[in-house]
Amino acid sequence: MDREDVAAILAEIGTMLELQGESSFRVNAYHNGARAILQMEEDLGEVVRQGRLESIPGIGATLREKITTLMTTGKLKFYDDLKAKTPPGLLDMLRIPGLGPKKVIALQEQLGIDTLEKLKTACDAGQVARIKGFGVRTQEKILEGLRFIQEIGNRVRLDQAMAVADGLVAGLRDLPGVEQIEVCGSIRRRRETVKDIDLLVSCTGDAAPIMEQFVHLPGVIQVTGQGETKSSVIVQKILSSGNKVTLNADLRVVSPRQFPFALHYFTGSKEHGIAMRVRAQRQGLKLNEYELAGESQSIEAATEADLFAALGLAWIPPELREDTGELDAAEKGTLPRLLEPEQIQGVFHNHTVYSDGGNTVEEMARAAQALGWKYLGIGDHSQSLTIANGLSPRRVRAQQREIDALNKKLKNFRIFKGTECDILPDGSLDYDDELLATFDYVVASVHTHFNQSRQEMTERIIRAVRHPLVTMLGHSTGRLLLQREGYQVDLEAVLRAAAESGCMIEINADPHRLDLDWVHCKRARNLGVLLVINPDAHSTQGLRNYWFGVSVARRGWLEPANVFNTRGPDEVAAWFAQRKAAAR
DNA sequence: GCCGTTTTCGGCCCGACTGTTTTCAGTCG
Repeated sequence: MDREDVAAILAEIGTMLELQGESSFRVNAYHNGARAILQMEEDLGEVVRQGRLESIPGIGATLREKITTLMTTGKLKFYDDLKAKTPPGLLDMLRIPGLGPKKVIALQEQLGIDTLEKLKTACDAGQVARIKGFGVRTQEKILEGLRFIQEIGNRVRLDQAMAVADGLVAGLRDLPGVEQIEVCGSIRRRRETVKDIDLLVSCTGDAAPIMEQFVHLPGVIQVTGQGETKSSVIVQKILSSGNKVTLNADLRVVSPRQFPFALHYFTGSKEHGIAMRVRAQRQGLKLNEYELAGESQSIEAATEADLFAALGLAWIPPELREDTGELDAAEKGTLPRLLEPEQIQGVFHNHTVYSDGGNTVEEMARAAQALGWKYLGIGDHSQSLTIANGLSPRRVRAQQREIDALNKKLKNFRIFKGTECDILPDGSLDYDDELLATFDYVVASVHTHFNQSRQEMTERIIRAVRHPLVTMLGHSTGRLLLQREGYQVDLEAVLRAAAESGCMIEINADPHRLDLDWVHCKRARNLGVLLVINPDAHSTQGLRNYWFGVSVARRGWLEPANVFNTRGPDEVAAWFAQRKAAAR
């Protein structure tokens, strides 16, 4: 049982207690506990062994007992009992917009509804409208909600949501009266996946024309609300990739004076917002989306930074606003100096036409130069991955000769010779050491035998991470965002092994992958593991995905020194040379 | 269930919107 499992169980307990009609404070305590476990920076097993659980804010005596039981026995009777008496369909019903615990309980008690199917049948038959507190309109909304969670209610990848949001912003920016416009919410915080788009506009005059324009923007397929200061729509867009994306989008309009407060409020996260309001309250102030005010006076703020300053805090970058210690750091002046996109000087895990990429080495190099980078690493697939046209030793030598020639030709730019070498099922590598030593660096990745047990996979990857000629571990979990793919691996153990052996860990910047999420970035940083952002590009366009890796790194509190790609070409070359020398 | 610079008991963030109601509970972010 690992942190994710424990957190999931605590959260589920909270939700099930909610469905028992428990006090919201007790319910919240479980959800807070789950969050605390998920976001703690230490190894959960270690903390449990040392009996330090209760030192974690949000974990008290009761949760300490339950977590300890889960970690040591893998079971929890309290949870099993609760699960046994909660029909799983009730949890599904909570996902319907507009249905909360109270209404779900009423539906179950009065109509015996405990599945989505029964709910639909009852709505169609008009039974739901007759329950006290419900009505025809509620029944319609439930039917709408049922369709919504089937078709739309899923989270969308950040890059896709940003493409939709950009389109909406473009349609509003130049309207008369619009002073400032900003995309808030989880997009501004650069969460990996997004549930809806929050747009904020400040305007001087009448907001009605802006609202009118918003609900008629191209791509809007349904208007779910239109008021004076807030409107909601469902928007659909076909992306250049051919994927269809459907999302909720909210627009809120405030006055310029309210804008900094609204910007902070609508950026969230919810937990960060609560922490900020609690802080304001302790200082005798009240914080909401319109103002920060005391008994008699309202505090002026021209920017978000002014708002933070009024509460004795340094400005907190949106990526850090998760209530995981950022307020404390902002008060003490110890916020990290976050990695900036311009600090990236090159990336290492990229494919060319030699294996399964779409561009030549030279095209990739010139595209990297155009991005302002000083170097590019080529890491094509190794020989056993025939499906991706992996390189035989003979073709490796041919590619290396081509790179040598290009390096003579290109000015102020360097191509590093690498490989994405397969980690074979037993943890050995796909080329012999003699050939591996001819590369500047080696990215080691798993591409086969995903069905190994968690323990087998962990041992397999750790063996590769310990290999002295392996420079960095490629996509460490194979995880694909929003899909249940990926192999089972004890990532904590892998990070510890990497810390010992000095192997770097890749932050895969392909937005549909997320191997190393922000929590694991923090863990890696604390263990002293050097991280490297790699777009895993298969074309010149793919190189541009590095921004996503930067976002993950920023959310993981990484500073330039934690990220290998911030080093210059000479430093990178020296690092590689030193590692290879040590391997001999 | 957690927590303490008013508290070891009695609090626990804040406001808007919706639909169902004649004053508010439930839900959401």
